[in-house]
Amino acid sequence: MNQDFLKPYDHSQEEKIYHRWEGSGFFNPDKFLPRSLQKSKKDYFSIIMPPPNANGSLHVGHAVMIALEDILTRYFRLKGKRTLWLPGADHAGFETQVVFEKKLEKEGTSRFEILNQPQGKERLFQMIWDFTLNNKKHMEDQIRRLGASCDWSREKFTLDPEIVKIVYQTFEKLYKDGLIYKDKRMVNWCIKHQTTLSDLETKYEERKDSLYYIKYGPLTVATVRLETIFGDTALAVHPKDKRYQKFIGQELEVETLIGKRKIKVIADEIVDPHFGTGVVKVTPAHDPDDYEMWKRHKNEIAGPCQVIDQFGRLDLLRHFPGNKKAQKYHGLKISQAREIIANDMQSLGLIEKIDFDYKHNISLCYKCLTPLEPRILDQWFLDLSSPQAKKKLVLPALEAVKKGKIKIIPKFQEKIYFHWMKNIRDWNISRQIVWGIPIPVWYCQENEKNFVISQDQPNHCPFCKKCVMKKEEDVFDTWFSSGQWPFATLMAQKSKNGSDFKDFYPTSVMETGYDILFFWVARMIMLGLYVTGKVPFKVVYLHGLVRDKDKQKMSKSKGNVVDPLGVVEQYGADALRMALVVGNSPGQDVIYDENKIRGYRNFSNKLWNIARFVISSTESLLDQIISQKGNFWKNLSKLEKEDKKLLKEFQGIKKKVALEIEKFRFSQAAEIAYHYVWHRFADEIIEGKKKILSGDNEKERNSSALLLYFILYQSLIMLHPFMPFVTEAIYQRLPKKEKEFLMIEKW
RNA sequence: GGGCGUUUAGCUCAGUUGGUUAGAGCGCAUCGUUCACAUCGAUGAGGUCGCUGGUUCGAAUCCAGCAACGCCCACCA
Repeated sequence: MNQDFLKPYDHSQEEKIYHRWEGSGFFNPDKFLPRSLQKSKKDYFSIIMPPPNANGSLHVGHAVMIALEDILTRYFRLKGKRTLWLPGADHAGFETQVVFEKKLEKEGTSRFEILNQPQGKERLFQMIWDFTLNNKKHMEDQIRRLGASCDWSREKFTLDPEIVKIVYQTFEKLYKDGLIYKDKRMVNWCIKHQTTLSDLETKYEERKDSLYYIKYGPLTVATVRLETIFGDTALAVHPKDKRYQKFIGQELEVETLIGKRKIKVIADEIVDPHFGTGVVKVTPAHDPDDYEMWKRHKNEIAGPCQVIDQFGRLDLLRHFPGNKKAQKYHGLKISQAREIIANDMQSLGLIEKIDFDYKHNISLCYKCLTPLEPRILDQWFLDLSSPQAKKKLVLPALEAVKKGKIKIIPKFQEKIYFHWMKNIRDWNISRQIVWGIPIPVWYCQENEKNFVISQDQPNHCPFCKKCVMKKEEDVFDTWFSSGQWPFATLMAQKSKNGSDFKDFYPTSVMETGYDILFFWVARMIMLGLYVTGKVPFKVVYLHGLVRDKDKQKMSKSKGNVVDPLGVVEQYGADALRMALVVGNSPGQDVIYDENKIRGYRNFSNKLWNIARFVISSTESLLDQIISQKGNFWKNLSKLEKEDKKLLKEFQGIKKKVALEIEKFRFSQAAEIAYHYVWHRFADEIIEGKKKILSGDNEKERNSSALLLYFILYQSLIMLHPFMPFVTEAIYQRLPKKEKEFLMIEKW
């Protein structure tokens, strides 16, 4: 027997095994099964790895992703399909910049300090670039340690020039189809991060605030946002509210904090007569509803009057120059202002009453949890609400899932997808940050309404013919580029004469967490169909999130994150993978449990010992019972009757495991294989054969030896997708084997 | 305000079209190291399958209602 078949199993050899795999080139479908040898064009399996954000280390959630995708990849490779698993990394615009800004804060500086220096923007970009590339390298090594059999030669980064080029092409196509527009609209603004955010990047939280009942002449209005009163341009009531009929259309002369003013009363359906007093103040510059209301009453009332600046401070002098009373409030932060205003109004008798325990939802920046400030800004949008947008982007994406061209697992997530898609709104795709793909637009300096779409600076301005065109400062929302990931990564494979897209698109499966169904999956479906006319993937498998023992989401701030590398070092990647796969059903969260990992570490060792025993007790007989040339298992038909039964039983198990994998029931598949190998094969079959193997009935002995060796050999194949390392380690020590690596065996 | 998910042994979870005494892992109890493995083996204790009602010869499984927990979506000041 092999000299290093020591006990117990030592998982520290995992790293070496991975190097051998990677060095062999078999992760690359071109080496594993060149296109010329592929039986039919459809005989492929492809999966694009959701590119992890290159701004930190992987967490156990990523380990779930790697485990599940590697199971699929290794299984279909063993099945002999031309198999591609394409890895990547995401620059993760806003998220990465937030991480980097935190780092700067720790170092006692800030993004704004750097931006204020000469060449600040370029410098900051370069700093984040270096930071990201460093993290990316580290991440790739982590992915390797988890055993991912992905093709590194095809790895893509969202900022690779080939990817950016494709993103630009898509942008231009959308623009030409009238689906991209730039417009002043009310958007979510984070006063800390100084950028807009999409509707998905907001978080709602219930807060207890004071609801102030303030007097506007004869009317009383209930409001939380006292500080916006300076921006009020009207009052509104419900058109059918009997109490206020006589006021509708009237212009009231009222006393305010900063003097007398006139304010008009309008009627609008949106006003709920049962809330507060049934009268609302209309503040078009600082409330989305009010903004919409103003649009409906443009002819009657004044437009947005912005009294809060981009940093969340009162900005009054612009609107009320020379008003000494306004000066007092100018420059105050919102929370401060609210208190002072309340006091002043109370002493002027302008507050009727205050409800101190008013509970309501406010929207927050999902990263820093600062209340978002709605602002009217000129932003780029992807149209998702007009009839033509419905026709070209939304409906095809709905139909694809409805008609089963894309299957979402678990099925209940389809309902959630439909609901979101049906209520989808225009998507703000521009961000005021440096870390991202620049929006490829150049403006005429004479008139900024005129612009051209171009990656490089145009030689001359086609509008005024004389200016040097000015570059758009904003970058794309990260999801605008990752939303194109499946086709972009495959189209960008220029070294392979552009055939990857033909060979591997649509991809077979998209495996990711359910938390990014809207952020990512929905957008990939829309943009994939739009650009290629085909679905980007046939199946969406949504795994659950890993939580800690108290069912808490893992996060750095809670300090409950588990570093997968530490676990891998202690128990081996195989053990971690099994622990994360078993008991993990789609869409359902998994609880991280170290005991479970220990249990599967024990299983690695069990398997190792099974192999030691089977090899040592059959080795001397193998020459007689196994043929190295031609039909490797030719003597299988000569098995004893009893053994044939056991053989059949095993084949049934293996078939079941395959079926479960193909049905994406990984947990069941792993458990069936595990249970068979330990409790049937080891505990019963091997135990039962011990006497025969040491007995003197040669026929029975040969039959038993062949059976045990066969089941061991096949069990390695069966377990390999789940526990690639230990199975390969054993395979390499088999006295007789068919292939160079277990990973390229036949299922 | 809508919608979704979960509720099965002390813990974490399986249980795919309804069918014999409801399963696994961990944990627990007792016993066992010449004989592949103590990261092990053998044996065992432990469940009114959230509650109520219904369909059925038969329900953890289907239907209705309720409850608890969790999550998502939503422009009500």
